[in-house]
Formats: sequence, C-alpha cells, structure tokens
Amino acid sequence: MALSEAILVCLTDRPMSGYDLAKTFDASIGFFWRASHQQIYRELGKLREKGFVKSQEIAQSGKPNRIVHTITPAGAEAVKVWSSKPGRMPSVKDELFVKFYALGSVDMDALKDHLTIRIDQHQTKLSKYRKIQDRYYSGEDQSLNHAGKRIILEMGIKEETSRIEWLQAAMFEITKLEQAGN
Amino acid sequence: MALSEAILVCLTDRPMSGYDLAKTFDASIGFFWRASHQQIYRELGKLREKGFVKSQEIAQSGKPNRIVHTITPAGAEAVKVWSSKPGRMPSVKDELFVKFYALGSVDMDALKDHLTIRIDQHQTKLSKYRKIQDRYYSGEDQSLNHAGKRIILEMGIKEETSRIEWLQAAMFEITKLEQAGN
DNA sequence: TGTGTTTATGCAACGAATTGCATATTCTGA
DNA sequence: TCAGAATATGCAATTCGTTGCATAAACACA
Repeated sequence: MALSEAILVCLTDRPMSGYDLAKTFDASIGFFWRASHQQIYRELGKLREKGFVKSQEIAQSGKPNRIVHTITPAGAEAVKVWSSKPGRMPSVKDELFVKFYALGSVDMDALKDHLTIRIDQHQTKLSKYRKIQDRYYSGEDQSLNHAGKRIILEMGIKEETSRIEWLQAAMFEITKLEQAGN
Repeated sequence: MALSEAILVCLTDRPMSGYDLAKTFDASIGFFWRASHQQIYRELGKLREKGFVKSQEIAQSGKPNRIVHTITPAGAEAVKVWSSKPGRMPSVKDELFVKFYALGSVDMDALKDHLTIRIDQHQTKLSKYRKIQDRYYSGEDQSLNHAGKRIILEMGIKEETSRIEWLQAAMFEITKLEQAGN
C-alpha cells in the first residue's frame, strides 16, 4: 500500500500534524493519491507503531493541541525500499464507462447530463492545476523535489486536457446517435 | 457501488455463470471497472438475495456444475435507477506520481525502470484495445449497445495513447534532469 | 448574542477489495 | 503417464476506504 509511503514522503518535506497532512492530501499529493483524514489518522497510528514516525504533542493555548509527526531514519529507509520496487498499475473504476457499456439500457438524457458534469469536474481540476503551476512552478527552482512536483503537475495537466477532449468527443458521438434516431 | 450494476449490465447481454462474468471482466468491461472472481461471486450472492438475478444450476457431466445467472425485471429496473443518477469521480491512486512527488528521495534508475514498465503496460493495453476494435467494431452494426461499446473502446484508445505520450515526456524530463547533474 | 466556519483530533461501524487457501475435473502436451 | 493448465466455485482473514458521529475552542459575521 502506498498511502503510508505517501504520508512519509510528505513528512520528508517537513514535520506535520494529521490535520496538515489531510490538507496537503486535499491540495497537492491527493490529486494523485486520494485519502480522507480518517485514513490518514489511522495510518499515522500504524506508522508510529512501526517506528517510521515520531509524534510529539505541542501544547497550544485555546486550540486543541497539535500532534506533530516527524519521519524517522527507519521511515526514510522504508521510503527508499518502497521506491525501488515497481508499483502496480492503477486500478480503473469508472462508472461512466459502465454506463456507455450499457448504452441500450440507460436514459440517454441523464447520460448526457452526467457527461456534462464530468467534463465540468475535469475542467475545474485543470484550472486548479494551472493556478498552482503559475503560482509555484513557473520560477527557477532547480531542486529535484521541486522538479518532481513540476513534472507531475505537467502530467496532470496533459491528462486532464486529453480527458476533456475525448469526453467531448463522446458527447458528440452520442448526440449524433440520437439524431440518427436510434 | 457500481460493481453490482456492472454485473447486471453484463447479464443484460446474456445469462452467464460466475466464471463467464469473471472472464468478461478480464476481457472487456473490466478495462473500465476491475473486479476479481471472488468479488464477483460475493456480489452475485447479494444480487440473488435482492432478487435482481435468478440462478439455476445446470448439470454437466465431468466438469463441476455451472450456475447460470439471469437478470430479473427487478434487476433491469435497478440498472435504470442507477443509470439515472450521476456517478462519482473515479478516485485516483497512482504510485508512480507519488514517486515523482518524492523525486529527491527515490532512486532515479529504479524510477526510470518503473516508467519504462508502465509505458509498456499501457502499450500492451492499447494494442489489446486496437485488436478488439479491428475484430468487432469496424463493421456496420448500428445498435445502441454496439455503439456504446465502440465509443468506450475509442475513449480507451485515446486515453492510453495520450498516457503513453506524457509518460514518455516525463521520461525525457528526468533524463534531462540527470544530465544536468542534479 | 447566536450561527457558522476553521482548526484539530479521533472512534466505531460498515462496506469494499485483496490475498491466500481449498476443492474437483477435463484436457493438453512433454 | 504425469505434470500442469483451464474450467468452475467458493470460504476466511485481513486490509483498505467510507460514513457518521463526537469533542472542543477560536474567530468572523450579522
């Protein structure tokens, strides 16, 4: 499982609380590996048991105390071991395809609506990526870590752009089918 | 959950045994909704309980008996209800991205190997899609069900093609980074 | 003064998915 | 003739993921 590694990778950048991690997953690494805050808290517990992170409570007046997690040398080692092994193909699960597979049994107007929604969602994602790219990745930072994040943003932008294109092509095709009177 | 619907959709084409379904998931609908045989058998049990499929055992001499599942009117109705509701965005989980996110902490040669493997896997998928397209979807069948399957094949081909392109672009970029001596 | 949002953490229950095992027979090739 | 693949089904255990709930305080706004 790569959730634990994704967390360790985040903690390599800087020590974080579970809350910080949840926000990071929402805003950057989570574009490529989704996780909810409950998953993150549970996984942090496991990482602590394995000795891959150290956790220390920091008292805050007023707000609840923060528990800040730091990656240990054993954790860094675990990241290295993981990164040297090839991962598995991401498993596809897309309801929209299944609906197309059953085109004869679905309501065509509803399907067109769903297609429109999906295109919108991908466009939202795309503009989010572009904003981040403009804000943080148009500069001159040449470090490896920065370069890696720049590259996945570029990949994400290409992925979303092509998705939008072929979803629009699919929309065109089913509209044509409808007009043909099937 | 759409696994149950994916199964029902398959059974709309023709009655099948669990084994047939597992093979169908391996060879066609599973390109867009992966499922193992254990998942399928368990789900078939649930569908039977709900009355969405009827199952009848067919004696076979020698081989173990086949249990053939047929969709019921209630099952067909369930497909309709499901298809009218918008699905959720497929959740992304790709280790390769996570490795790029941690570019400073991973072994670059290993990462390049993994990239090569992934490009190969997508190329394999692509040529599988193209073969199916040539064999079954280059003809004149104008039925809706046929058209839907043709469209998802086209979408799949576009998806894989663009994936291969940007994975190669990523390979080019990290090679460039390496040569720059970072 | 109250309502809602943000920060901050976590349990409990359930449902989904994976992994490993188990059985039993036919057919194919070495 | 013997090994192994393909056909055919399924249980059990574990892990992963989601949903709903719970707590607790600061702060912004109306």
